Amino acid sequence: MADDNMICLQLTIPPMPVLLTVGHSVWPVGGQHFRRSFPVFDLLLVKQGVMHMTEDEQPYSIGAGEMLLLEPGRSHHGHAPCTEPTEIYWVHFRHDARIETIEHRRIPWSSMLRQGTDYDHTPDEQFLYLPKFGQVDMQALLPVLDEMARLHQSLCHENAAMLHTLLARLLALLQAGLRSRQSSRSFAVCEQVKQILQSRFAEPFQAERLAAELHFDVDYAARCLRKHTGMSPLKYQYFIRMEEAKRLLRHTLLSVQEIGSAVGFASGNYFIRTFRKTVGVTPGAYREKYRGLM
DNA sequence: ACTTATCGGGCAAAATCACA
DNA sequence: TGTGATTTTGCCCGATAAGT
Repeated sequence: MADDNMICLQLTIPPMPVLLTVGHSVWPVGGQHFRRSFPVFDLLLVKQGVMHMTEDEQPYSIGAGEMLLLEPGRSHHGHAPCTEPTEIYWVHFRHDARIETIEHRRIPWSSMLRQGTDYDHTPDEQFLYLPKFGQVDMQALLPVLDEMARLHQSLCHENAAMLHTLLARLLALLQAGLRSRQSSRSFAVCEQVKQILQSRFAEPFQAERLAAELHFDVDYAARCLRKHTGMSPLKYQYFIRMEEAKRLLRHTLLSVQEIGSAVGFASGNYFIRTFRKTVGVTPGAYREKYRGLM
């Protein structure tokens, strides 16, 4: 797939990008964008027709169902008029943290992000990936775009925050489009492994049994899982166990020992040790922290 | 602390893809 | 259709983490 070399932008988050303006219009035949350079992102999405736009000498023709993300600090202009009525959406936003370009295939989807804990006061560095130019799932995007355009028309205190939320949603959808684009063989295997581990997370982990059900070699299956989640099978199973343990601690009155055995630990001590190692606090302390909060 | 099983890297064969 | 590049898949093994 030529998509592998597709250029993407990596935005460091937080902070999240901030919406400036959003619009929707239909360009008549002969319409052509003027030349300008401004310091913010300009996201163009074409619903119908074709738009011709050049950014820093690089010409693009954005057809129906395609998008182009104009970057801050570059200049752009329409290099040819529309030959048919062209319906577009544009979204201007700014981003006040680091921005880098990266090839699609170099995006490290697999690197595991650290989950925040009770002890964190600042968020870890995370990233948002956006396509520079290409096909998008317009069906998924349209409801968000229309809602944004509508709210922008009737901006009031009530929906100011919602607009920013919708921008985040829009960008997340664009990223999701990138994600699903990646060659899916290993992704499918990964999903299978996840599903099997999920289905019996409380039983002892057995690589052989996993392999037997998977009709794939364990090493290969493990590698697929790691490629997409960053975790080994055992780690992933423990991740599920700990999520379930956390849930039980928050929402039930079961004792720590009972929860330990419910999520598959024969020894309560071992459960506590493992919980502490992965979550950062002991199960009792975790429960204490959440008591009355939910 | 001690025994095992898992992890993860390296290697290569097989399969698939890209492109002329 | 051939050919070379890339991806998928299986196998092996030393280091290391799991579990008691």
